[in-house]
Amino acid sequence: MLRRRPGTPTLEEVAALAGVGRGTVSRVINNAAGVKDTTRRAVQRAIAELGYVPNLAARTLAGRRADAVALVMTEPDWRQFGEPFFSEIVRSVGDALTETEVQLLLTLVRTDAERQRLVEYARGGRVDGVMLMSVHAADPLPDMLAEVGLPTVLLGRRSGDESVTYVDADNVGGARAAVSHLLDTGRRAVATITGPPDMYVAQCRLRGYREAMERAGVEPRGSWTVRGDFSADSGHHAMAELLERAPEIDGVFAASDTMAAGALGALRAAGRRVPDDVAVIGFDDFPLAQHTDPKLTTVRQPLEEIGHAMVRLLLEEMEEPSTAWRHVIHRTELVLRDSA
Amino acid sequence: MLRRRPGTPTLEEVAALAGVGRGTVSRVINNAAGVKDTTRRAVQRAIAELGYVPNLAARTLAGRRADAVALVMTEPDWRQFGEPFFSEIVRSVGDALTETEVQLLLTLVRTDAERQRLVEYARGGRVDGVMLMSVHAADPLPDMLAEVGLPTVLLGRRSGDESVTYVDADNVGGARAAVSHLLDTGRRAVATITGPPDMYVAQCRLRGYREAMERAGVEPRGSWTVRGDFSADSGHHAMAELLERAPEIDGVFAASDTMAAGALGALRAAGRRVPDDVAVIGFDDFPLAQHTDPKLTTVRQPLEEIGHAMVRLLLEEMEEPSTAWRHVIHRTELVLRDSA
DNA sequence: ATGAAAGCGCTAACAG
DNA sequence: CTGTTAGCGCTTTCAT
Repeated sequence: MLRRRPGTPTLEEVAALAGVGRGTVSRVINNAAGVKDTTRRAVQRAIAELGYVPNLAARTLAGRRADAVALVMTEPDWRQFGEPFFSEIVRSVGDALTETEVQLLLTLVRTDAERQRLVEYARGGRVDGVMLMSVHAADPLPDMLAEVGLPTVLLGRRSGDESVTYVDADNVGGARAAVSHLLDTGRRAVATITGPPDMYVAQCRLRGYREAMERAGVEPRGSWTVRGDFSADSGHHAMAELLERAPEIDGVFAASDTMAAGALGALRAAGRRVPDDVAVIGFDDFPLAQHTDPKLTTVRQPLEEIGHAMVRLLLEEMEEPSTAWRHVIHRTELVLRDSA
Repeated sequence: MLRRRPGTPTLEEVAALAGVGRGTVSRVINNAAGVKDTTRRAVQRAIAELGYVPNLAARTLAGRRADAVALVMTEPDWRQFGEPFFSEIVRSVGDALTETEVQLLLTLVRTDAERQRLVEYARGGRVDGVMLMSVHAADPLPDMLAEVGLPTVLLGRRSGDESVTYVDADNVGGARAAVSHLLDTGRRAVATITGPPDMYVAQCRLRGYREAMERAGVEPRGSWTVRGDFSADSGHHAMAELLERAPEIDGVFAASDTMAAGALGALRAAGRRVPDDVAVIGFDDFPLAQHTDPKLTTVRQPLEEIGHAMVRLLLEEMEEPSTAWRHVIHRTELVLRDSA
């Protein structure tokens, strides 16, 4: 509740102690130019002496900036949270923001009530923008945020004509390339483990699989397509199912690295030799590098790049970024055209 | 930046539209008693019509409450983030808060700069309290927070005489019980895979192991103690090392479930029969239930309880919880005495 | 029951 | 360069 603990000094007290006006103190703590060096020093001494820390709520109210961003995980079943994909993304966004004054806030959205709470939190001005990961096709959250004018960036699209700014990989092309690789190295009966059908990314990777098969003139059997949910466990189960229902397969394309790892485990547990009996390739395995139009908002894997791309896009959506945001490091951006 | 988007209505505009004073609107949105029903209705209509959402910064500034809490992960090497332990804790805290208006904010603290940023964020009044998980012995963060009067709760202690409020399990007793169980079922050469030596929880579990061995009159060899870091990978490696350095072992106590799982994998990969050749038990496997003094701040596993316990303790540390906090569900509290 | 008024602590525009 | 002056939008007495 922060019941003004006696001993939480205000800017005014600092000003008094330093013998200057409030404006000057404000300039000093914001590193604004145009303060005599001796004055600045005096103020800094007063700040140190009092142990002054700015009240962020007041600053936000007066300055219309939160110097914070939310990274939202909207995973209803929550299983994916522990998956490497998420930790990589979180780490990557954290890296992009680590040297700045911008505080990264991870939030969970599992229910409608939590969705509502987040919207109010964001609309309430406590963050300068929102990044969302793992968005399912029907999720209204991105629109709720974007409609009220909040800078919003998605990791992955909800559909082919996503209205909200997003960062995405070349899912169709990547999947096609991965499957083609399998076919080119002599595999014929290539199966696929898909992601959740309500996620556009899963649809795209499935399409890439089908296109590659078609181009190679191979008619995939229905039993060669098994559904997963991007988790390692689901990859394991899917592989077990494939082994049972389609023992003829000699290659597998998993729509995510994580599922590929799970599939490998199942294969080994079943005593199959990998890759001699069955070759496995996961989406993220495959290099998608291809520099093109830098204005496009799709990026290449690896995941490390994604955080930077999201932060950069967020920054571009902001009308008047604070100085904290200006410190965001603009690392090399590896951007490529999406073939979808 | 929230450059006051034209169309972000304020409480004042709501009041004008409803034909009432600002105070009344404030009372309505805060569900305060003492507002005539017709008035309340009129205000609610105005709110809906304008799509009004309170400015949280202003509310925080005026009301000295943030209605938000931070759950901090201070893991320098970040490997543990993906571990099930963390997702369980996060889920558990999220559950404790899901039906409330309190927003849960997960934050990462990996470097000193990030530590500093978090302290300023918290001191700045943006959260009502802070929960920390995975705190290493030398981490000054809890003190930095507690010293400025912020409600702070730790998950696990930094030492035997932790000064900050904490929630913890009976680590010594649990480890002792687990190891005794192994010894009671005929195992003699029981090894242990420890956690990071700079974490008190790891020291306690190691002590429990030693005490159980001593009580059983078994002198553990030096090679029977291998160091892990609580991750599944480290459990795997540790087990592999044990197999090589101490092939005589017939039981293993891992200081965490996660490491136990890793150890099992290594055992199977080595073709050892489990549990016939080697039995494995992880800390969290073992039931520690034991109701005693409800004033103590230590709780029993399972993890689901931990979030509730942390939130409850945080609430107790707050001088004047807001109504949002009052909605926190007080679930049954399973509390037990710590034997350490 | 409800309106009016006084801040909460800070930023920013405006005078000097 | 620096002090002063307005607010930012809300909660909270204090009257009425």
